[in-house]
Amino acid sequence: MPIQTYNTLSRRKELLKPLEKGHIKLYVCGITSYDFCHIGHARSALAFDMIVRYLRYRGYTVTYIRNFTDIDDKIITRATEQGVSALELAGRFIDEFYVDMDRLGVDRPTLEPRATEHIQEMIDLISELIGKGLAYQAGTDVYYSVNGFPEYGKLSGRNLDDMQAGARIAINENKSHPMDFVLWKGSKPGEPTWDSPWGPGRPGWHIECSAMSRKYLGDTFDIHGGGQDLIFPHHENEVAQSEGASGKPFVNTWIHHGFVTIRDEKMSKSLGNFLTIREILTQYHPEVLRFFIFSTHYRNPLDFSETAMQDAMTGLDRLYGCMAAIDDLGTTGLIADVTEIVSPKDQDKLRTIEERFQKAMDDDFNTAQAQGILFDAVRIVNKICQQLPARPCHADVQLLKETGALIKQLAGIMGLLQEDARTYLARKKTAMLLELDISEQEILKLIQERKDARTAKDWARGDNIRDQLSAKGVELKDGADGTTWVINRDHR
RNA sequence: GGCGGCGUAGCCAAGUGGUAAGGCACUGGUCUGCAAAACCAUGAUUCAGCGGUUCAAAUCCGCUCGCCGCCUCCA
Repeated sequence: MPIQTYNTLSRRKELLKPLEKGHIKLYVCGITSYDFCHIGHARSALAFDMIVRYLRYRGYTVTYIRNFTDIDDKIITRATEQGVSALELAGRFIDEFYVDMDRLGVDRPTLEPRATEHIQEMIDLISELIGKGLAYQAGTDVYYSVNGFPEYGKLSGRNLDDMQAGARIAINENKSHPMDFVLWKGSKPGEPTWDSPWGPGRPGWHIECSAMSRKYLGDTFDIHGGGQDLIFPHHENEVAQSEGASGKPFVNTWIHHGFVTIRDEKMSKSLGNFLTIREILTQYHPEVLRFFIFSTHYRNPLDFSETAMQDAMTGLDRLYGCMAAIDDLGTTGLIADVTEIVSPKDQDKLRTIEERFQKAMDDDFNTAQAQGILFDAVRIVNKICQQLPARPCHADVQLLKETGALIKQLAGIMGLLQEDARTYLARKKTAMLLELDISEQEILKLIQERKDARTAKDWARGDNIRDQLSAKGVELKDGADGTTWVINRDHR
């Protein structure tokens, strides 16, 4: 079964055909590091983390490059405000980025080049463009000449005439065409600066990705990704730069993910309606955020809300609960005969989990559908666990253990179920206990008192204790092995 | 104004020609002294609206309405 991906360039799904057999070369635009990352950045990192994991699971070698923009107007402005150098500020927030990524369990890309470490490559590329008549110097700046690249607009589906009609950009006297964009900026006093054939200055934003992707992946590579807001102008300009210089196709497949919204409005720095990754992680387990993000297709908008996060948490708890139930199954004292209780239909469902999961993921990484398949399996596993007799037969337990391992492996592509189930549930309990005004000792003491009361068949006293605990958010569960307790999250 | 996307049960969300996955919530049942968890059952004759194509459409085409994004830095 081939993998299909939606290509922004062609506006449809296409079969993924690597240029080099079995090897995918992927470049993703990373962050401009001048502040803490918000959930939108998390979605980007997680979406491509999932894509890379899936491609590797499907047997591809993936070379994954994700850059850092560590020189830019916003960085300079913020650094000036804080009285530090631009490089210092950028370095600091790259470190903070790694803190967030590590907590989210995002795998490191193959290489993470920084713009400031590739100034020479950019200068070379700009010189090449000037040599081909696609760029010109104006004052201390160098601009790309969009009129020299007839295909300008092909990625974003625009044309120069339409854009000029609706242009919101101020006319720049230096430019020979309003849509020309800067490749090299002459630096103002006090700004970071590098020497160049055009005088001291710094690179424009778009040129870094053309230069770095070319250096590490070549003139043409398989996939280039980023947020939908990068399609224009950033990626459009990259196409113009790279294809203008090399004369070859730049990228085969463009993958763009949708935004995270709040109350259906784009979450962004400029709107000020963003939540940082670390703010979310003080409240939720990293996998809850992953579960939430993968509950919809990567190209759709995703509306953040407390309700949605609560739902995601409940869903993740259900997955972990199922894993814990499987882990709890003993492997000794089993009956050897083959009186399986699992119906042929359920057996078939369980046997086709991986096949169905792959089919969903092969279709443009449909994680929402893939999650549905995992839950399908969870329901069947829970059903079997419940029907299992005290001394289950070997074949049934074997099937459950294998299914558990498979669910765990597949969920792992989305970075879910990576923790030991019992650890997850126990840690969750501890964390939530801190929010309650009752200690574990007190709970255990009350449970013992209730047990004594129930032994004496003093149901009123027993119920009273349960209600008392319930009022504090602690729900009791009477099981065969005694009473356990969980924290009712609706309590807070 | 140009370009693009979306509108599926109370909420979230798959499904892009063959008769509506899954999650959350709700309700009834099994279990339990009562509960919780889990399981079972139940919910859209219907996919924003109106037309059209087809043996067959949520799925294709046209129009209308509503929402969102990009066109300026932005994941």
